[in-house]
Amino acid sequence: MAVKKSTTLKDIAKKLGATSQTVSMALNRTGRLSDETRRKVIAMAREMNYIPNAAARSLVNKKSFLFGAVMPYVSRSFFGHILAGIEEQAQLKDFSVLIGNSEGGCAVERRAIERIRMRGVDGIIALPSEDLFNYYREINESGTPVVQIMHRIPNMNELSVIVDNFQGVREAIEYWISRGHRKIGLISHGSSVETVRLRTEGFRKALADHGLEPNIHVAVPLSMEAAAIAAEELLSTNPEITALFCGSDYAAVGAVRAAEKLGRHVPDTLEVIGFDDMDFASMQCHMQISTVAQPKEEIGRLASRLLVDHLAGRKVHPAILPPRLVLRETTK
Amino acid sequence: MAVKKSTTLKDIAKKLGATSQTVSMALNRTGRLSDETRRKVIAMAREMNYIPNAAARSLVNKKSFLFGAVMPYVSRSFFGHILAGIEEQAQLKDFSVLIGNSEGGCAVERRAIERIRMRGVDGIIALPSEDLFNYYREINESGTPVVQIMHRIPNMNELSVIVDNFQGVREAIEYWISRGHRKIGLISHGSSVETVRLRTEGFRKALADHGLEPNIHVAVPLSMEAAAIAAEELLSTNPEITALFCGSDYAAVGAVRAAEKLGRHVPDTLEVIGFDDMDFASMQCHMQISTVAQPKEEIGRLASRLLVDHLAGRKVHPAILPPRLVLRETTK
DNA sequence: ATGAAAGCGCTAACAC
DNA sequence: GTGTTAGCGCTTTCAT
Repeated sequence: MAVKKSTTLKDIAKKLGATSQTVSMALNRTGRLSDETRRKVIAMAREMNYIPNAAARSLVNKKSFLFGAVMPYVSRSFFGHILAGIEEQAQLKDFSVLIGNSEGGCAVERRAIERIRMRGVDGIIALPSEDLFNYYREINESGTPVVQIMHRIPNMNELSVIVDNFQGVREAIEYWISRGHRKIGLISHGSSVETVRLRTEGFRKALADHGLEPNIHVAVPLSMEAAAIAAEELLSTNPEITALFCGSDYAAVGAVRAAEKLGRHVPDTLEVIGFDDMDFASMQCHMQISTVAQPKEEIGRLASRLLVDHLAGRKVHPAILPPRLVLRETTK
Repeated sequence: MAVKKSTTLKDIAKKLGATSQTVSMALNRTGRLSDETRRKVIAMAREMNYIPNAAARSLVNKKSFLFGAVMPYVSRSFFGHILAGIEEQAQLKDFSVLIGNSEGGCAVERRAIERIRMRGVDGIIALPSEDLFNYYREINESGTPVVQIMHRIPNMNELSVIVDNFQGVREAIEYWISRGHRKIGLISHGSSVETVRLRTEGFRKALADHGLEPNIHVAVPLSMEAAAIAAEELLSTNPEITALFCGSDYAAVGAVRAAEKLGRHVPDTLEVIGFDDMDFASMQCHMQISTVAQPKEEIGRLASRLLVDHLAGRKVHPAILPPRLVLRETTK
């Protein structure tokens, strides 16, 4: 517990018979210093294990080099990938990332944001819940830019990275239609979230464009179990369905389980495509899940870069990333 | 971009015709203030949307209320769960968590740590790579406590949370032996990491205690593919094996795939148990993986609590968490 | 019960 | 080129 005081600019200056300002300039390569002084300072700094004090620095600079990342379920690999992408790019530009797990409702999310704001972060990257749209707008208004991922907060700013859900579903459906499928079902999730809604819409639209009617069954919660029940019902009532699109990979696993239970063999008599490309989609013992993959790492990377660019005064535009249809073992 | 200056103590004080010190005391419930003043201050503070400046505070307090969390593969749900546990508990005690992804070797890890140290964190929770043990010791020595998770850095401190790998494997093996299995194989991972080594040792010991000999095949990398190859070889050479223990769930999935390829039906003619309880172990279409589950969230929670307690001057002890044998569908 | 003074570690502006 | 002065927002100590 020997709390050694860490070395400060002053400590270095004293050793060198200079002032802390000189040392600061030398280390930051700012101002006009003699090369020799600079060299000596740098040498001494590393000898003394100097670590700049970010708090002091951000106090005077009004810039913290901190990002806040607010998202639910850090524990799910999906968000973990996004977080990894955020950190990767932030760190390249000398930013650090503060996490705020918003799992557990918007009260939790709000407190996470408040904690993050106390730190004087230069920007916030968030997967915002709709209840807090106005709060995020206030934050953005007050000068802390808010980057939205996955879905956009209307009328706020240009800082957003979303995936084209509509297009993702469409591609999957087109694939099936082109291969002769005519009876295509959907297991979706009941949710007011734009993301999920767009998947359902993309589904209807793609079918409608080909004069086909959708069989839809909405499973309320985002879980394998709920999806399995929904799929069992849907397939029992509509045994003519030959392809089943699922609003998430969780649902896809549930659907496959339900199908097998009903004696339908995947992919021979029923094909299944999920959404997201969760880690478990490809880590299956028997049947790797075909899915519409979201570019998770890239979402995070872009979100960070958008923020960095914006802070640097560069003009940025909302990013819409294309998902990618990944055909594995639940499709023929 | 209207960067509104955020309100400071002084701003509040001015409105109230008081000084910033009074306001500070009122808000922190420190010192002796009249109830009325306090009430007025608090009311004004919330009216003006006052958010304390953590940088300024930490500068004078020499305490940042920040933890750093250094771990590889934030993207893997395994570490995501741990991170979620860390954040959950940290946040309860008003700490925020800075992430440092150490994925990509010890140079990356070192830089992550340096960035974290600049922030003047009150403590670091790390899954340390062995190459950096000495560096971590220095940090700990210099007054920033280092909490180790998953494996311990020898001769450093009492701050560690590890899982009893040895016991976890043992339990699985005992289970099999008690059910009559006599030919039990192991697919492990080649690694100098203590964690992995202990699993192998636990395996040998458990078998030796019953006078049995292990069939071991070490797959170098931690991946499903490598494990599948190793399993195929092991099962071809030793078809008498009836149970196969795997050093990770990745390996378990690979093993099941290999077994089926060889015409062995799991769990009827071959049982498989993995390690970790990764999310995908229970998100299988056909065969949920039996596994030795690590209490991931709890690892994170305990790590945070250990750090909080230590910082509060309380005496703490290393924690060794028991894993839990979870029997699912790859065992009978 | 409240104000005044001082300083945390750093940098920006201006002297010299 | 380098030192001086000043201040970021906050808390602590000491007067009053």
